[in-house]
Amino acid sequence: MSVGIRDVARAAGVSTATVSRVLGKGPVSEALRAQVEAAVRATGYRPNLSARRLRSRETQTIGLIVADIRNPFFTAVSRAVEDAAYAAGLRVILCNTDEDPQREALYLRLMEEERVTGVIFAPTTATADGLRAGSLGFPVVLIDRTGPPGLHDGVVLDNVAAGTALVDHLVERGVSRIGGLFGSTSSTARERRAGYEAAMARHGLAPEARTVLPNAEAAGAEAARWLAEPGRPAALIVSNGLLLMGALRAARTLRLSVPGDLALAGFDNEPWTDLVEPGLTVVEQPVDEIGRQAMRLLFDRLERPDQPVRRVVLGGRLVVRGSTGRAGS
Amino acid sequence: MSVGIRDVARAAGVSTATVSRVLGKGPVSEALRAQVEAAVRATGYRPNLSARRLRSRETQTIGLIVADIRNPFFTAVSRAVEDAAYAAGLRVILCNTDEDPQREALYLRLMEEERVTGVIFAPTTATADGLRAGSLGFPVVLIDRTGPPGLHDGVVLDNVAAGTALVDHLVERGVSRIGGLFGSTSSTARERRAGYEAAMARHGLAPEARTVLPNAEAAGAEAARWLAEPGRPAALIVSNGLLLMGALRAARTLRLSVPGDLALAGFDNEPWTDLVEPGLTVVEQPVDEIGRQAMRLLFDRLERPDQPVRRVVLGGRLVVRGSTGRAGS
DNA sequence: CCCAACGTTGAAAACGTTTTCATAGCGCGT
DNA sequence: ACGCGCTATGAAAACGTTTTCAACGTTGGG
Repeated sequence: MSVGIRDVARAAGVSTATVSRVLGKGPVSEALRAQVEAAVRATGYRPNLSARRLRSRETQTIGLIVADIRNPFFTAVSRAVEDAAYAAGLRVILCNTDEDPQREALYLRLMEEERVTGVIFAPTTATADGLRAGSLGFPVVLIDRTGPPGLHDGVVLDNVAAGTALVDHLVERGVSRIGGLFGSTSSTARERRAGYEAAMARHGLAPEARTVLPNAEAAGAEAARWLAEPGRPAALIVSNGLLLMGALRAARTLRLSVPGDLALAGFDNEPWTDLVEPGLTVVEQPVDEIGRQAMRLLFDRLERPDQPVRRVVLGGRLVVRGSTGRAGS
Repeated sequence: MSVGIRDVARAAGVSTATVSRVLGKGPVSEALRAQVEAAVRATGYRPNLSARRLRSRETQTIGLIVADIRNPFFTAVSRAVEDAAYAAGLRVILCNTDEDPQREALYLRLMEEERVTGVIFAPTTATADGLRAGSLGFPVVLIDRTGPPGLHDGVVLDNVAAGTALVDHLVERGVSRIGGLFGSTSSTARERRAGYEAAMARHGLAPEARTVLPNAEAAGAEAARWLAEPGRPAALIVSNGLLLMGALRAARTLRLSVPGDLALAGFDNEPWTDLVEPGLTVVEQPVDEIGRQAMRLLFDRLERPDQPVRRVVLGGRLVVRGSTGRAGS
């Protein structure tokens, strides 16, 4: 039916080996190369990537496994990863786990069957902890979250510092009853919480942290409950963009004025955070850089498999807006 | 090195054909099936999908080609498509074109080489017009945008009606100087504009439409220019969520009060549109349904390749919020 | 002038599966 | 008891490439 490399070879009057060498890289005389290229154009030949992959044992494919592409943080990182991948001639298979360890396992198995070159993965703590070093047939680069130290390359935000920075900023603004709302499934949320608690302790304040499933609805519900309690906090630090949105919704529903009744700060400098009134104070993550660095770690690992494990820690940028009060206060 | 089907066959004391039949679906006695399944577990066998695809000539893979995954509309549709695809045992290859016809061509060629089962595609008008019926080796389902009628299956919003609805709503609120800001590369923007212009004409109003490259920056710049002109419109209809964000930014920069100085309405009921003050009036697109319907059209087409071309037109939902004024005015 | 070395080419093997085809075994109707 | 049809199974071909290996012609050194 469709035209194969044999047809091209016949049309060019050469062997399939020569056609293959023209398409890939191999020693071919200029004359033959021209003939073959003409034949390729004439026949409209399209190489069959499945066959190529089978024979060459190089799939030129990476897996990208995230919690939910609709989380703007992952959206942005994905885009950066895909750009870098396609630029390097790699295909990307995207998987959404919804923070479900079972789906994580399922997709990891799928990646093995695909014989992918490598995987970029944002795991829940549940599977990150169980992830053994060489047990999968490909290198894994962790993003946003980490597993046990020393096992896998990874690129993360300096979450402890970021959590601390938000507390320091709020304290500087004169707030002291600062609550923390964190996701329950990721190492990242844990680290941000650690930073929050350390900073609170350093300031001699009592930390009060709660954890929720990492989605806007759960965060909104918990925040609404919390803020209706008598001893409600005067400020809330929220561990990611999704949860922050939920918390803001809760504040709106309860008709709490921000920052008057409640100061609000969180993570992820998403486009909408400076369109709401007041703008939200957040720690911005360098999303493009995270994606690029993840790909770089993966390439390095593929080049030198026995290189020591590396972890890239990137700094966040505190973006101060109205939701944490006026500078003069 | 890695364990193949021959190893499993040897371990189970059967032929590779039998193993293959156990893994796929074929007639195998219960006894042998159990033996093979045990051998699979014992050896930790993972089928090689490249080999499977080559031999079976079924790639179980679809392409999803959109402008930019960071556009929340495409994010949501992608997620729906991926869910449906994985549920059906299909892999998804995601591509971002940035509305660039050259990259669209590049990725379509890639899809041919991948021998994909089908493609779901949001094309620019430039390539949509050049897209011939059977010229690619796989069926194409268009989403969000359409090409020449009768060539490809597709699922779109009723864009003309939606554009009309926004005009009618604004007129009902007593606004008459209504401008339209539309993207320049998609059939969708053109249709929304057509609906806008038809409705304006019906109301005896003079339409004033401008087009921009479909990204927030370009829209913001054009809106800022426009709104600084002497005869600036009293309302703006904006053709998608990205552009709407740009327009809102421009209004904020110029310190125009919404809806007092400027009423604002657009498309895509993104989460942030009801968090800004005032909330934005938008036509909501049924994003999940669009993704699901696209997959359904694709499946149907694969089952019956000669079925007549179908176009699914979904209705939008007008979500009225403060940005278009108060009901009582 | 001969032989070694080199670079280009083609024939054929290999990649790991699925699928075809032939066969063995079995139950059943006559 | 015979043959017919049906099912389960295995041997081997096939999928479309890349890669190995051997052979070829050419060049350059001795």
